[in-house]
Amino acid sequence: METILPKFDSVFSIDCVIFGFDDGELKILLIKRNEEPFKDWWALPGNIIEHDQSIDLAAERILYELTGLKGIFMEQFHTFGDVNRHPQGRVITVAYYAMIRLNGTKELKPISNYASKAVWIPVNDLPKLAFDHEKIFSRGFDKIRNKISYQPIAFELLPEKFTLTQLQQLYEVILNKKLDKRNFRKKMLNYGILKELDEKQKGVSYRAAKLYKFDKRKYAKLFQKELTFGS
Amino acid sequence: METILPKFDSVFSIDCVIFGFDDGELKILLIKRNEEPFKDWWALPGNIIEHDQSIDLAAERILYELTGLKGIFMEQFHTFGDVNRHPQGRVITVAYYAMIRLNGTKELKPISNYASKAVWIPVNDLPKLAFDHEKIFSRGFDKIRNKISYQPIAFELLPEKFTLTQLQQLYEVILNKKLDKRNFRKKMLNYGILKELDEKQKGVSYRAAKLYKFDKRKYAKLFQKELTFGS
DNA sequence: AATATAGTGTGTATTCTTTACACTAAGTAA
DNA sequence: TTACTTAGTGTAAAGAATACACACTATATT
Repeated sequence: METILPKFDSVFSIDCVIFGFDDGELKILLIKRNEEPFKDWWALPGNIIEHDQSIDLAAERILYELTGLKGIFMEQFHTFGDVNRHPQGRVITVAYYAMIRLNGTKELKPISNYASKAVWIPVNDLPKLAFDHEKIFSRGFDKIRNKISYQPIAFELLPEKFTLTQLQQLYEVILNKKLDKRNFRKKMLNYGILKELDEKQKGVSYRAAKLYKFDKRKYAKLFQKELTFGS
Repeated sequence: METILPKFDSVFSIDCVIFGFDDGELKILLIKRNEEPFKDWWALPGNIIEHDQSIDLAAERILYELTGLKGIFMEQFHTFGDVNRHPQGRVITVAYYAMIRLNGTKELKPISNYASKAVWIPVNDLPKLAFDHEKIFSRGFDKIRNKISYQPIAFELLPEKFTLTQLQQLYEVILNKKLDKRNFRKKMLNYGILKELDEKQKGVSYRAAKLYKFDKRKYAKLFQKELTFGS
């Protein structure tokens, strides 16, 4: 009993692996599909690229439609173009990742009708995904895991003010290994891209930790220099 | 006096930045376009992706058509999708790079009719290129420059048997800086992926250098391990 | 008020990696 | 035989990464 679907040629699409960090867990945003094919399956948020939109803009638009967020750093990481990745025809998809700040329990804005809901799901507990989205996710995860080990990109995932322990926990879940507290702090502080605040954590039932902020200016300087002169 | 060209929608294409190393210079393969738009301009070799071909296969096919070479390592590095990058309509292009061995003066096989000729041109002396191909080239160059600093990929560019000095020269042109001979040798030999041969260079008017071969087995082992266990 | 609890915050020694640096050896050409 | 050109080599110093343990502080509990 197969549904008969229209066929199409040469469609470009975008799929996004959107990371968030909440409750000590790394999560990604998934949608529940409301349309065939793969109706009622979980999938990465994605959509068709409109004719008058560059792919970068299309990625931003999709993120906006699903989360209401704008101005988030997104980076393309791979393009998937197997012939049969979409049952209705040839769809080549450009995959992006983004990292966003889940300030507590972020309400997701109403989303376009091709999805019935959008939910944050821990990367360690993902359901089966539509199309080749598992492959896409896993490549995106590799990408950030790799990138974080030479560029401190993780700040995007944390609240504006964070403790060093929170930062370390984030690194630990992304890299999937324990890190040494002293060495971690030494290294992070040495980058010189953290601003120590005069504030402390609140509402904890133990000694409160100092809060830090990420210093965008210094980060930009540092990584511009690195890219310009090489090692 | 504008030529009127047909318009098209939603086309996928591939463009390749194909590196070769010859005569102490890093070169890329360019074609002279034989068709509008940009007739008689230089351009990166590229083509439309056929409907029944995955993008990776399409890239291989294009390389084959232009050089007669098969089984060359190619890697996708970025997808370019600005709205107006092609005057005839929406063309999103997936860019690949490849590195090939120019055994002396490699004759290029007859090529498809959209190009009148294909030529190796030094990267330091490139002409103006069609479309956004300068951008594509420059991103591809960044890619290998970056990659070579953590993964010894440069062997693909050298003849099967090479001297350490040749290898160093190659690194120097890619990285665009002088390297220290002793440190370079130490590092390369330490990787353990070079086989020292019992042969020496011939036909040089000075002391002949030892020849080395690249050990694919060990390379694969080394980098598999690195990728598996991380740092 | 005393105590238990849970996480914060800190230094040093060791190993490994990277950098800087200059001369002798070998082969060819005249 | 001499001059020339490139090959080939080692060591010291600085810097980066790793391994490792205990005292401090704020709160909650009794």
